[in-house]
Amino acid sequence: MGLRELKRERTRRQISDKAFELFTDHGFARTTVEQIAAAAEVGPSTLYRYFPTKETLVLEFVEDSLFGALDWFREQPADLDLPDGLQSVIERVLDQLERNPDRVRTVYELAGKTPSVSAHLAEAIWRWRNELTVELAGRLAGDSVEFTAALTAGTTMNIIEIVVQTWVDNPDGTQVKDLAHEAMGLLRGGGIPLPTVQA
Amino acid sequence: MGLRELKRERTRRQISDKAFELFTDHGFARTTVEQIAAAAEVGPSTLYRYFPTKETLVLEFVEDSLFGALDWFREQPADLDLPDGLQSVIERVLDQLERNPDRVRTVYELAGKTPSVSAHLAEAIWRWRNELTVELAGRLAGDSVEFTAALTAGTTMNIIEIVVQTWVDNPDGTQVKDLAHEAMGLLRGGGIPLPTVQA
DNA sequence: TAGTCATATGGTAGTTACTTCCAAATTCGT
DNA sequence: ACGAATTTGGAAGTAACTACCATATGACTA
Repeated sequence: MGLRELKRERTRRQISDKAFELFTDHGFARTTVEQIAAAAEVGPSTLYRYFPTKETLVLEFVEDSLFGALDWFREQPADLDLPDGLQSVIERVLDQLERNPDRVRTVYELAGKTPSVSAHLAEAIWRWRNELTVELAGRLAGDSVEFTAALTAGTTMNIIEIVVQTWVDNPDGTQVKDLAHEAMGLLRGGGIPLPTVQA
Repeated sequence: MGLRELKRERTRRQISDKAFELFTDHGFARTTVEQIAAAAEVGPSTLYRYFPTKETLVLEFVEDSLFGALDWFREQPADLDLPDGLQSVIERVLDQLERNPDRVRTVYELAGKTPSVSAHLAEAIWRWRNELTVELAGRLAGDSVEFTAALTAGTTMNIIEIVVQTWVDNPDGTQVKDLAHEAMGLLRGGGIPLPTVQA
């Protein structure tokens, strides 16, 4: 690896780290891009070259976790068992997110307080689900392929969101794997159980 | 109704109409808020009082359709049959959207081209699904209430999105009701069918 | 009808995210 | 060490949004 790439990765990480520092300390809105650039010791112009929007600073980590797993799924053989594959996708996303629990928590806090952050987070999730739908549609056969693909992709994303949400709300991390396991049972067991009216 | 409210509704509609006109003619990014204000014959200051962000101009109609149906659902009796209720929610959203097919199409076009629009659209959908989850959780009993509520709300929203997407892609509107009917069968029939691997 | 009160309007000034462009600096291949 | 390619930082500009205030307009009362 050349010195060029090394420096690039270093500046990128430096910017990202300083941004999270400032965001957690002073909030998203109260931190200006120029402050982040100054803290990372780069010009604002350089910062924008690495992160086109302020929200990217917050969400790149989550996006990488999601789309990394999606890329893996796309490379799997065409006759892959879909429940197995989707279970692996979920596990890969969760594993990746677990590498940085603090960042995940911070992302959720910022999203809860700042509309533009939650908007971009929702958009990333939406885009991910759509791409998974396309990939699934190419692997399905039978009637209403588009339909089944979209619903399956939606359910997969729902499971991820629920597990992560529960994980974030629960500082005690032991139940996460259990919940994920229970959720994956749904993918394998045939679908969502009928809602039961309150007794 | 006083003259005040009348004028308020009139200016609001005037602003919204002119905004859609300019957006469809010249695109979202190429239209400035000042241009919209000038076209609607109000000051920029007034425009911002009615629509806090530029994206609101595009999405208010969709948001009203979604949350109107949600408000209706919240007012239903506690022992309401949930599949029935959710079916009605879906139907109400679709009926409301069908009152303005051109706007729905325009919203989708703008969302496809402009990231900030799709971001805010995704956020509105996300917020709607979360509120439906809370409402459902209060009406459910049994194990893993939160879990079932979130998955059911997600599936409900997925169905709406799929039907609307298909409707937008299909200028011929006859299949919409069929698709909606088929989708609602899923809510009643017990869940999502297992994906079938391609033959 | 006149007076006053509450509310709606429009303009001004300012902040900040983001874009475009260019000159200087740094790294790479020869 | 020299020239080519790439990265950087700064300067100038656009436009969304905010805060604030003076003015105008509809609503209510004597």
